[in-house]
Amino acid sequence: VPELPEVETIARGLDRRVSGDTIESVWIGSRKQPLKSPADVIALTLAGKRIMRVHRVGKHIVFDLEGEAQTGKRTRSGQPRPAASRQRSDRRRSVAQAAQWVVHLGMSGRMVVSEPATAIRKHTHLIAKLDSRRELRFIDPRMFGKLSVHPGGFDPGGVEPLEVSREHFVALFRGRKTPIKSALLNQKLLRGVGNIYADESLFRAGIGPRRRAAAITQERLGKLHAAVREVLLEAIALGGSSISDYVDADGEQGLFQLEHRVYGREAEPCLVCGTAIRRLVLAGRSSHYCPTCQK
DNA sequence: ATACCGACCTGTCAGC
DNA sequence: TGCTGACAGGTCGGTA
Repeated sequence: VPELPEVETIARGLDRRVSGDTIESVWIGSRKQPLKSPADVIALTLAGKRIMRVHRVGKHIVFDLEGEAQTGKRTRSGQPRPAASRQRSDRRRSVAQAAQWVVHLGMSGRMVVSEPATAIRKHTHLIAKLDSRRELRFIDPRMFGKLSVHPGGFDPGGVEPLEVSREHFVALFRGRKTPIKSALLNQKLLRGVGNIYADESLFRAGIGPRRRAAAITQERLGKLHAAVREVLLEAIALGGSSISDYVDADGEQGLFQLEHRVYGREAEPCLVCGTAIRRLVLAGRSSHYCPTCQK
């Protein structure tokens, strides 16, 4: 489902609904795929914690938790301490360092806030019961999503497309022979841009998806910088793109799919010049572009 | 070091 | 009706 605008929308919705609430207990299903941290570490880290804030980093939803941050840390001897002693000693340094719970939704993941009476959907992998009696549920049919906890800070690398300066943005692509579309999707460079917004940004900047990044002029890359910002900000304002089943934390659909100019429009006329939009497979992903407007 | 390509999963939809 | 294959908003590891 989610690229930067969808994750931003979901994170804002979650922040509004669960910030200040405390996680009372955690149930984790038996499927291991979505877990990047061991299940017991996730459960131990979340249980009893107050959610201070929910925000977005790249395509990740980040829950800032109040309290102990050293879960899973081993003693000098390398042996894990008993849970009881771990809790006691960690609570003392809880003020200094807060743990983060990080959720990546993958292709099909959802985080929803539900009333306890709401039926538990198939493919629910985690339920966090909150003090308010509501539940945070992580649902992910394809299991490409990832759940992890980070005692210290979480840093996935890459720069935020909405924060990076034009100069820094241009420098990201210097010397890269990879197609510009692949570079845009590389989360170690720019974090948060996915297939839809890469295609839409390249269209607005007039750049063909296969152009080698290093071969694009600085001026044109400057246009791309502006296009990426513009597309992401418009999409956030419209609550993201709902292609098949994406909904935000309140169950509302996004509207940006109505503004797509190339994505999902193969064979339809370009809205600028009328040429049929083409689709090609690049780095295993569908890429949509106008052969006339994009060079 | 860099860059494609399949693998990881389930669900849906078009075509036969 | 059902079967098959293509495809889906993402990332990772192996291989060239």
